[in-house]
Amino acid sequence: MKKQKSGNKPTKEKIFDVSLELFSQKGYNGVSIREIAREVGIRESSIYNHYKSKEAILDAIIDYFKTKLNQSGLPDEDAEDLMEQGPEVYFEVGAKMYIDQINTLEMEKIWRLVSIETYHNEKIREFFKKELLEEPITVWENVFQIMIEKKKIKPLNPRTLAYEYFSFIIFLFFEYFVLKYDEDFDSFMDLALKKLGNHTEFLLEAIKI
Amino acid sequence: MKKQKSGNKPTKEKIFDVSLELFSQKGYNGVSIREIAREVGIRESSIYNHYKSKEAILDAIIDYFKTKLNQSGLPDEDAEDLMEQGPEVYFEVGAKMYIDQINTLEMEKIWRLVSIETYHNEKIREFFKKELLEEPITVWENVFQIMIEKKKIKPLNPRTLAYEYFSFIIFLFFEYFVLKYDEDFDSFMDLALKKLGNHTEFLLEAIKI
DNA sequence: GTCTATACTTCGATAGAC
DNA sequence: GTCTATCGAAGTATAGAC
Repeated sequence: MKKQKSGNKPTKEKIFDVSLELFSQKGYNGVSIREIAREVGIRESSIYNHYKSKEAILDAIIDYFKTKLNQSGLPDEDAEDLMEQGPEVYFEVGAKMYIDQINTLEMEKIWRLVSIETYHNEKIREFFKKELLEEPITVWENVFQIMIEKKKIKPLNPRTLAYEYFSFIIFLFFEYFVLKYDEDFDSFMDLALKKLGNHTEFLLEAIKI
Repeated sequence: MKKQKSGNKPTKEKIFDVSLELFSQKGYNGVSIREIAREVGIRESSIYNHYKSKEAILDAIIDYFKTKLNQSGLPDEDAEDLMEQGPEVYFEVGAKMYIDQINTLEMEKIWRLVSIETYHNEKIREFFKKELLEEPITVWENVFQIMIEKKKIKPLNPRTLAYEYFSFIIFLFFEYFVLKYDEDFDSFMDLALKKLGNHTEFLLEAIKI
């Protein structure tokens, strides 16, 4: 569990870390192999002993991100229990889950990379579409569907409700990672949490029975 | 009023048009001076007789966009009249205004350019923040404030309502211009209008007295 | 206002010595 | 596994003839 110092890490891992850091700051095209090598402390030719190409580094980062995401989430039985306790409880826990996923230094970098390179890189774009938009929308649609069946909320269109809830999350993403990337992360999170709280409160008031 | 053919336009205008087209497809960094020149039908050195640099072309595009935006909008008296007729009417007209602004071939290119280059270019980012986010949020906040004073809607927090309404618009922007840029514009607009309709309907139901 | 020609820089990637 | 050296391609931009 000890925090490894940068000096102890294998070179391949250093390349990964440095690339993630630089890509998330300047975008993929904004970073050169030479810059990565300089930051790692080796020559650019040595990079190719660890990764076949610059794109292979990006692929490794995306794969890592995918794996991380698939490990997260709430077990179905727990979700069922939470819904039984009513929408307020579920949303409180749901919000906390998202925030815990986002609110780490490592994840912040990778969220930003995805946000800023979504258009320029097809792999990242497909990943965003499927894993960060369509999949969550479907999940939330199911959640609202179940809540309706349990008569916990009004019988509105569950897909509309999913968009009502989740599009705001995407908006907050976009607002921070693309528009306000130069602001302080903690103070943004405070404001974002407040906005998310207002949003959830408004939604709950609108759908409660 | 006649539609000028490309061949009749001054070279400077051709450079502008071609650059806008290419930038909106590939992003600023994804397009070279050589490519612009090739598409216009001149040598790259000739570009510099019309624009000082590649960046100057982008600046001209942004300026044009700003001017266009400042020309749009609804006069205050008309807005006041509409609000008097209730939120349903106002939103129907408001939605139509947005769509008329977006739904042109020329505007589509420039919306997309702004969408995809917001992170990579500071001028575009500042423009997006101020003109496409903060300014509209403030406008909508005022609209909701007035509606509350007129007792047309529930006395909720007007800024929260502004975010509830407008963040969805930004989301639709992001969804189309960044995530689904390779899809057909018209069929997307159909779907987007349906989503916007659902959203507006949900919001109106939640705030009506 | 357009052309040819070219300067200068930076890029990703490779060969081969150690 | 790292180094030096170098390649070829592509980028922005300029000089000067026409």
